[in-house]
Amino acid sequence: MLNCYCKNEDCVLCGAHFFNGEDGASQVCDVRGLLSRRRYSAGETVFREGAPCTQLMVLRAGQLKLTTMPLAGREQILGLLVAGQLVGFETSDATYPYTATALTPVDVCCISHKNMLLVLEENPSVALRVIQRFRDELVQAQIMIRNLGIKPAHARVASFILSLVPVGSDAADPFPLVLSRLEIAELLGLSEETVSRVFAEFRRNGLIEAPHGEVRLLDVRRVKRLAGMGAGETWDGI
Amino acid sequence: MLNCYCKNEDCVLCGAHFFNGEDGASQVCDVRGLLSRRRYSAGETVFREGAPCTQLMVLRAGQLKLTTMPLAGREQILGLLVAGQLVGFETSDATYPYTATALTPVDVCCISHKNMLLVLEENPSVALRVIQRFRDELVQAQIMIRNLGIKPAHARVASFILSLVPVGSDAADPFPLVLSRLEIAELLGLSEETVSRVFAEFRRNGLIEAPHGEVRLLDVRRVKRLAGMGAGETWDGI
DNA sequence: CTCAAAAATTGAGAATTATCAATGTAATCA
DNA sequence: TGATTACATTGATAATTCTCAATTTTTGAG
Repeated sequence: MLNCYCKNEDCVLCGAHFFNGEDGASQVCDVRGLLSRRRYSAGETVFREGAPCTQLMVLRAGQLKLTTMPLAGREQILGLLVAGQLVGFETSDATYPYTATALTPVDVCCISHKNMLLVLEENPSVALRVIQRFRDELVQAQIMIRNLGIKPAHARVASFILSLVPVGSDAADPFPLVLSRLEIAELLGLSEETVSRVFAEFRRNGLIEAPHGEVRLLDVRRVKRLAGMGAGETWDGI
Repeated sequence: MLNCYCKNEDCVLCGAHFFNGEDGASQVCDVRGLLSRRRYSAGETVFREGAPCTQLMVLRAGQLKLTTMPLAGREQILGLLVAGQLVGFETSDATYPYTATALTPVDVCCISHKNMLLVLEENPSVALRVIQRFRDELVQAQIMIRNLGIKPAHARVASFILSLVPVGSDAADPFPLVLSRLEIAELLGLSEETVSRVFAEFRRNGLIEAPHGEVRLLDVRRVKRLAGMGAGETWDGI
C-alpha cells in the first residue's frame, strides 16, 4: 500500500510503477509527509516568474500554461503541461524562470527540493523517471522550435489542432479547446487575428468545426497534410 | 585517481566533481571500459535522425548542431551543443530524433545506454547531474522558443550574436563565428538573405565588425538593447 | 432577461520578411 | 596562379503576417 496522496499508477513520485521494484509490490513508497497537495482553479497563477522556487510539483490533473514576462507587450507561451508532467525543478538562481497559470482546475502534488533530493538519492528508478520526463519535455520544446522556425501560419494552427486530439480517442470526435484565440496566438507566435482568420479558413474549407470551446476534425487527412506543410507549398491545391 | 578517459573536473560521467562523494576523493570512478572516445572533424555527421540510438555521448570538446529533416526544403537547427552537454539519450523508439553534425572538430565520450543505466543506478549524484543538464537544455530551448515566437529579425540576430560571446571574455574582444549565414538563418528561423541584411545594417550602424569567421562587438549596449527588443519597437531610434 | 464586458471575427492598409535574381568576394584545388 | 566553387551581399518584387479599426458574438453579472 502506498503512503501518499496519489492514486494512479504513473505518478513520477509515488506511483507504484515508480517506487516498486522489479518484483512488483514488495517495495513500498514512503513519501507521506514529504508531499503536499494543492488545488488551483482555472485562471489562477500557480507561481510567478522570478518568485522563489523551492518546490517540485507533479501535475496530477488539469492543464497549465507556462509564460514568460511580456516583451514589448507580447507574451509568449513556452509550453502547455498536462497531467503527469513536472514543473518547478530547481534552478541555478532558485527562482522560477517562467509563470505558470492554470488553464483548467488543477491539482498538483508538491515536494520540497530538499526532500526530492532525498527521494532521488534513495530511489534510482525515480531518477530515471525524472530524466525521462525532462527528455520528453525537451522533445516537446524542440517540436515547438521546429514549428515556430519553419512553418507558416496555417501549418502551425493545423499542428496545434492535431496536438489537441486526446490519445486513444476517435479523431472524428469533438474535443475541448481550453485556450482562447489570443492564447493560441501566443503559443504559436502569431497574432490573434491571424489565428482567427486561419480558423475561419479551415471552417470554410470543411476541415474543422469550431463551436465555442471545442474543435472537431472533419477532414483529418487534409489537416495532417497542412500540419506537415512548410513554407512555399500551396494551401488551396490540397 | 579516475579510471576514465576524461580529464577535466566537470564531465557528467566521470569528472571527480560528479563521482566523488561529499568527503572528497574517497569515492572513485570506475567506468573504464564502459566509455569509448570518438572524434569527428568539422562537417562530419555524428549521427543521423532515425538511426538506431544506443549510446549516450558527452561532448568533450567542439560544437555540434542538431537539425531535423528538412520540411519543404528548409532545415531548422534545433540547437547548438558545446562542451559538457549530453546528446543521444535513450528515446522511446530507440532512434535519434535529430541529426547531429560537427561544426568544429569534436571529441565525445560514449557510453551505451545499458551501461549508463548501471552508472545511474549506482551513483545517485550522477543522476542529479544528468537531470541538471537536461534542465539546462530545456531552459535553452525555451529561450529559443521565446526568440522565435516574439522577436523580429534584428532582435533575433542581436540575441544570437550576444549568445556567442565566450563566458568570462571581454565583450570587446573578437570571437569566432563557426556558423555560415545560412546556418544562422536556420537557427533563427529567417532566410539567409535577411540574416545577411541585418548583419550589414549592424555594421553600417557601427554595432559590430564582422570579418569572415568572426564577430566583434563595437557597441554592446545597443546590441543588448536590440536583443531585448520585441516587435513594434523602433530600431533606428536607438 | 438584459446589459455590460470580454472574446472572436472581419476588413483595409502597412510592415516585415521571403523569394528570385544578379553580383561580388573569399576559399580551394589543380 | 587561375579557375572553380561555395559563400555572402544587394536589389526588386511578392507573399505573409501584423496592426489598427469596426462589428458581431458570446459570456457573465445583476
